[in-house]
Amino acid sequence: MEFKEAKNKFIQTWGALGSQWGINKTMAQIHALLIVSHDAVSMEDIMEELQISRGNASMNLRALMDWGIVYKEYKAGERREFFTAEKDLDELAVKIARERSKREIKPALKVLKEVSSITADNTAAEKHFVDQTTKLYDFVLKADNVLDKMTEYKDNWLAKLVLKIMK
Amino acid sequence: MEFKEAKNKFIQTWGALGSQWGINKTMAQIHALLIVSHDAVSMEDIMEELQISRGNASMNLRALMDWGIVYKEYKAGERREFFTAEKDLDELAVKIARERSKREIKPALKVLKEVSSITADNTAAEKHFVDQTTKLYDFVLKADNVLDKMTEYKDNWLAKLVLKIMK
DNA sequence: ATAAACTTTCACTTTTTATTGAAAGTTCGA
DNA sequence: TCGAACTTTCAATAAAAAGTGAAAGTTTAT
Repeated sequence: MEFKEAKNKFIQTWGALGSQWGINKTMAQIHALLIVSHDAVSMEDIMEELQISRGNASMNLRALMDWGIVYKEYKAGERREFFTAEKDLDELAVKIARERSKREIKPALKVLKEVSSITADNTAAEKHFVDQTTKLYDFVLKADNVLDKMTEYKDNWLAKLVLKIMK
Repeated sequence: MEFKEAKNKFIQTWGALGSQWGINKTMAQIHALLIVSHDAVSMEDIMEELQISRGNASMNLRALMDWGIVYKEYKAGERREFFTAEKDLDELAVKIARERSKREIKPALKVLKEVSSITADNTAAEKHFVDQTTKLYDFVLKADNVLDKMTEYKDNWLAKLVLKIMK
């Protein structure tokens, strides 16, 4: 396999993986392209390489920047904007975890707290509901806290975690 | 808020959360319904409660059973099949992790290994590609191993992890 | 202040994914 | 072995999500 083929395969695979985790394919592909690109890439080049429209490129680059994992870069003497991805994988994981926590987990926790706080009459069904949602709340809260801690470790949290968890 | 309202809110929220993580809404909703149901639920009841068709219910129940997080149950003297969800949250997390690893992470690892194995000529671009994909391979492999370890802990892995990671 | 060079927005179109429902399949009791 | 009671399948349809492209907006150099 030569370079171009490998690069393309990587981009396609990353795009498909993204879809399966609720990230739109193009967004994941742009990210993949930037991750493996040595130099910052212009919007033109992204459009060309991924065969997508200007609007699509623009919107997904904006989204990636909102996630804090892609940056704009300006080159001296160039009018155009260039883009680079966060290439440190620990940092990348931390940022993704932080965003997913903020956007999805925190709101879900809020709802879990609400619904687990109803006062159950003494039917088995209602008791069970309160019991399960309370357990779920505790569980998700704990998991979310682990993500938070990750942020503190920052560099090499995964390596440290591996050491700890493997005993 | 009373029971029915809370239950519905929980189901809707769980469905929305599922979507964001690449799980189809109905599948997540059925799962939510079963998780908070004290007794096993018939397909009729699921269709009724979630306002979905028989085919949809059947297919998503099958998918949930394939994930190993929903079980069929037979009641004496009843022709119909009833369904229950895995209610132990540690067990649930372990099964979901195991399936996602098998279905998504392992195949991605395979591709990462392939593409990182090309022999780079000595342009900066090719060197960078090999370097980044190799790092990504190592990173994903480590993360996947952590998921594997989770399976061993089984009960209370999260609580144990919290203790360890919090120092 | 202008215009060229570039980016963003958004109504519309396309693609993808999910859902329906009726026909086919299965299982069980008599 | 039959048929009632139930489940599964899958082609057709609907809904949701993503993508396009041209007009509007922005920035910068002069």
